[in-house]
Formats: sequence, C-alpha cells, structure tokens
Amino acid sequence: MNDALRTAPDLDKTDLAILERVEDDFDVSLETLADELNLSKSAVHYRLKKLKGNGVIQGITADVDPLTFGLEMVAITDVTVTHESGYSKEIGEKLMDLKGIEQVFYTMGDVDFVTISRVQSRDQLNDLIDRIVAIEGVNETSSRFVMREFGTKRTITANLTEEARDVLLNSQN
Amino acid sequence: MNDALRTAPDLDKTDLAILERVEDDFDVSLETLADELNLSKSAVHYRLKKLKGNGVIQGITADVDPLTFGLEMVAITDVTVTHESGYSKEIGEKLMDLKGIEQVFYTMGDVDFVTISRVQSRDQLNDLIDRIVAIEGVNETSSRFVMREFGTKRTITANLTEEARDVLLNSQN
DNA sequence: AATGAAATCGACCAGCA
DNA sequence: TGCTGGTCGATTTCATT
Repeated sequence: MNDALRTAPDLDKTDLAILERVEDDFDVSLETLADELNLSKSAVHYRLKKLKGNGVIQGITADVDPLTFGLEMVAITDVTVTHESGYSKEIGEKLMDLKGIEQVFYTMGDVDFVTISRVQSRDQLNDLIDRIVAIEGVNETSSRFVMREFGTKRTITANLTEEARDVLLNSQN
Repeated sequence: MNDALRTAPDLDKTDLAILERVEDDFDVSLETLADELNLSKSAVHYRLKKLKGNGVIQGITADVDPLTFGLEMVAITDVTVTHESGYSKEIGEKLMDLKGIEQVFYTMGDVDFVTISRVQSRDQLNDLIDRIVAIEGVNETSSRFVMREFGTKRTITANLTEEARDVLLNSQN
C-alpha cells in the first residue's frame, strides 16, 4: 500500500461526503447532514468525532476577512540564502515568525524560499523585507505584488482527482 | 478614515480576543470563551453572530489533512500568458477550476500568474501542467517543487502588527 | 458502526441598562 | 447597541445492539 495513505484509516464514501461538506462550511447542522446521507444524527456525529480524533480533520477554524483589518496588499517574495548556511529549517521558522508572513515554502532550485505575505501598505512590506534581510543567512530578496487573488481554494477534497478518490474508496471498502 | 477599514465596523478588544481564539480553533465552548473574557455566554454568542453577520468572520471550515489523501507534493508554478490576451480574469478563474490548484495569484511583472498546487505525484503535476498550458491564452509555465512547507499561518489576527491593532482599537473605542 | 434516550451545550428571545 | 437570564432546540454522550 501507498506509504502516503498510512494515516488514512479506511475512509468510505460517507466519510468523504461529510468531509466535502464540512471542509467548505462547518456551519451545517447534524440534521442536514444526516438527511443528506440518510443516516441518524448520532451516526454523523460519531463519524465526525472519529475524523477529528484520527487527525483527518486537523481542526475547525473561523476564516477572518483580511480586508476588515486593512490587509489589502499581498506580495510573493523570493528569498535566497547564502550557500554556506545549511540552516534552512531555522531560517524557514524565523521567516514564519515574522508578522505579515502567511506562508513559507522551501523550494528546490536557486531561489531557496518563497514567502507569501499580507500587509496593509507598501511601507509595511518594506519593513517586512528589512526584517527578512536581517535574518542571519539571508542573502537577497525579490518581491512581486499581487494584483488579484483568485479565491484560495484550500479544500483538499475538491482537489482530489477522480482516480485518487477511487483508490481511496476501493482500498478497504 | 482609512478606506480599507470601511468594512470594519468598530471592533473592540473583546471582538479581537474572540477572533484570535476562534480563528485558531473554533472548537472552543462558549463557556470557555465567556470565562476567559469575563462575559456571559449570551454576550459571546451575540458578538460571534454579529461578526459572522457583518462578514468579519467569512465562514467556519474544517481543515483536512492533505497527507491523508496522499497529497504530499506541493509545487509553485509561474504562468505567463500571451500579451494580446487581456482575459486575465477568465484565465485566473480557469486556473482555479483545475483540480490540484489551491491558490492563484495574478501578479505585476513579466510572470503573470503564480499558482500553488498540491498533488500526489510527479505524474499528476505533469498532467496538471498540461491542463494549464491547454488554457487559451497561456504561453508558458515554469514550476518549482516545494521541499518543505513551513506551517501555513493563515490567521489574520496573528499577522497584525502592533500598530495595526492600535489603529483598530483607537478608531472608535 | 449505528441507534435512541438522557445530559449538556448553543441559539434565540424578551426585557433591560 | 450591548448585555442578561431564561427557554427551546441542537449537539454530545452513553448504554445497547
């Protein structure tokens, strides 16, 4: 069996249906889910609890509007580090610790890190870049402004190919 | 007043405290929140409902573990489009519609789009890139593999600078 | 793994500061 | 407008199958 599926203890299509629903919107009543799936409310609850317990559902979070806080500017910044410094893990963590940085990726190739940050203004981005460069081992940075963000689709289930779905459902069920 | 704050109807520090909590973990009881904030359960509920109503909280979602579904490969892909095609909006939406693509950014500069995708394998990434190139108006692509992802900190409140906090709290309260 | 009943918690309402 | 306490409905738990 695929090593990557080791943490996926036999999900069936009911679990998948639940996940698809709550990943997009957790504010659905058990009754609605139960009706849709022809199950009792308790059964749905039982499965949800199990999915939380085994880590398939990692958490329930509220999505807060960035614009409410004036965070209207997004930048993608390439960060290169000095080749002597093998401290990629430490540098990555220090980048994550900076206020304004949302995501940090350590990549293959000559650009070492890619960060995505959300700030209020160009000044704030300049400050942020100063703090990036101040990190020990960081060589140089190069930033691009984002003009438009196409609705972050961070739903895992929506990103599954049909083949991936089938593999999952046929593995045990 | 800052135009960007037009949608932020006078939040006070209690609202901010609630947001910080539920943005990280919505699975916290009203009673716990009420105790922490020295408020009644009803008051917390009242504020939460308001925050949902005015769009500060955009939704409640379950975070699903990508590895459960074998989605262990992340790629950052630069997409350039032909300069004749002014259909950036359409192209961006078509990119978002592709299975595997999580985020799409339209940027300033010579690289037009940056996409972040999560797939199961190199083959799946190749398929995805084929589908990207097949989109009308797409010129060429260039991908980088992500070797390490430093914990996506997608909490807005955690990314606020002290100054931003102060501006918010002093604006009305 | 699923069910129904019992306990607990959240959602809503009327009234009040 | 924001809060309180109380009521009702939903969710969580548990014994049982």
